[in-house]
Amino acid sequence: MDNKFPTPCLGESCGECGFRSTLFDCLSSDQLIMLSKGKDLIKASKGDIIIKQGDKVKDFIFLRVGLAKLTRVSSDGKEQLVGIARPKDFIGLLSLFSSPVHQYSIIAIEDSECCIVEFELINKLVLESGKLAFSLLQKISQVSDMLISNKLDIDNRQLRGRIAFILSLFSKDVYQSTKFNLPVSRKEIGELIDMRVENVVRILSEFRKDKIISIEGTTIEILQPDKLEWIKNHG
Amino acid sequence: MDNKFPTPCLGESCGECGFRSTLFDCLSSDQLIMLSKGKDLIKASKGDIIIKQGDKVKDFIFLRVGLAKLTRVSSDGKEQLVGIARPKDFIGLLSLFSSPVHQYSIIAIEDSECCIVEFELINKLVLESGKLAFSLLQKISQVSDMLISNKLDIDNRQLRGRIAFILSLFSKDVYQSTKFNLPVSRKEIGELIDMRVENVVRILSEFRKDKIISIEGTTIEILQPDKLEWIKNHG
DNA sequence: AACGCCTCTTGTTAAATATCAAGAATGATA
DNA sequence: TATCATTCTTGATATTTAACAAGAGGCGTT
Repeated sequence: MDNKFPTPCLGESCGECGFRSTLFDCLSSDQLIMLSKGKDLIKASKGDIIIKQGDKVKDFIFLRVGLAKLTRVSSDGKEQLVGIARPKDFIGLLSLFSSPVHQYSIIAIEDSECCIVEFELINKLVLESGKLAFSLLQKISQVSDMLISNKLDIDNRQLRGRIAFILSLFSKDVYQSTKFNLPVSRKEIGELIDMRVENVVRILSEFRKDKIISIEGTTIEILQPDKLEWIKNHG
Repeated sequence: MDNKFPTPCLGESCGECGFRSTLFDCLSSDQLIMLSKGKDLIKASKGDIIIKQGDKVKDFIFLRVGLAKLTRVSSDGKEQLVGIARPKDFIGLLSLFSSPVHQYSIIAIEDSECCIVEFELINKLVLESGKLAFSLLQKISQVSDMLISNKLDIDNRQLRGRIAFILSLFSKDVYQSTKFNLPVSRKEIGELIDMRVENVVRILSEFRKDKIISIEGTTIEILQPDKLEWIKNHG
């Protein structure tokens, strides 16, 4: 389940694509046709590796549907979860311009669909259109700002606060619901917020005992969002 | 010493500026003249605030000479040191496109010189020149990649490893010398690598006792770079 | 010089977190 | 179904780090 690769599927025209990023709104119809021809649509099942750290950067990848995790192997060989990518996120955006190879792996944690555009084509469009370049600058800045800011925020919380942070992230940012299926394992949560599995488990049970959340299998429901929010900010 | 503002000083033409970033190499001579007219050169003394978190983003700032620190006030009010900016770094680059206000403060930690260009002008040049946009995309990506990667690296080290990391950073990346003046206080080191002042002090003394470094006032000399490197990677 | 305000330093103690161990639950596979 | 591997869970213990306290040294101000 961990090294299957996504399978390509039929594409459609970008011109009338409802999922298309506002990023491309500035393109002319000619340019949109180029985009349509140059892109591929792929489906990735839960667990599929979409991009592998170390792969040559040759594509521009846009998550249409689903959920994916950004991971990397740190200098000392440990696996780290860097962030979660949501629909409409440009994943792999960070390495796109800074490095010839991807700095992170991107792995689907829910069944997902991605649009893939050759980097050369994007590159060409950027050189043609200052507006597109400008939008891209904004997107990239936002993504990295978010990653850095999350990291910094997590750093000055202790364990309870971090767990609250991550629960709040899934509830508010990802699923917009107080009840959701945790798409990641305890181990992965640990990697994401820098703590051991055992402590992830322990604190989740603690929250359950305190009736802040309920846990049924992989389903989590947040019973006391206010309390969770308080812990996130002060715990 | 903490809230003086930098004083402007005489500019010169960007066309023949030896400090000019390769970023602008692609500009036409007309565009370079625009740049010359639109830019300001400022000098910032040690301690001067160059940019304040929350200020409106209206300038593009390039560090010609000196050294500066990026800091921010976290959501819970604590001061955090996010990174160190070196000459040729574009500081404030991260907030430039992602937010109307600066997300970080930038404070000179050595006497510095910066070039300041109005954002509007850069904006205009980006829209005109795809090449400039492309270079900017690369720069931004590199800066954020570096910040994120440093953060992640620091996270899976313990205290000795973090101190080794920061000493190595100053020695190799900033000063290219085994002997240098620490430009930041123990407290600031603590903020940068997430530890208490007391532990910064303690571990520095420990390294001194183990003859890995020597400390004389603010001057630090790395006596056993290999050992320090080992601690950085395994400690 | 005398004062207050920092940063720096060391020792001691408390709290947070990781490690280790061992069993339960789960899920994939033959 | 039986088996193996993995994740999950809990308890006990060790280690790491933070917090507290108290003094030393430096620097600017009056």
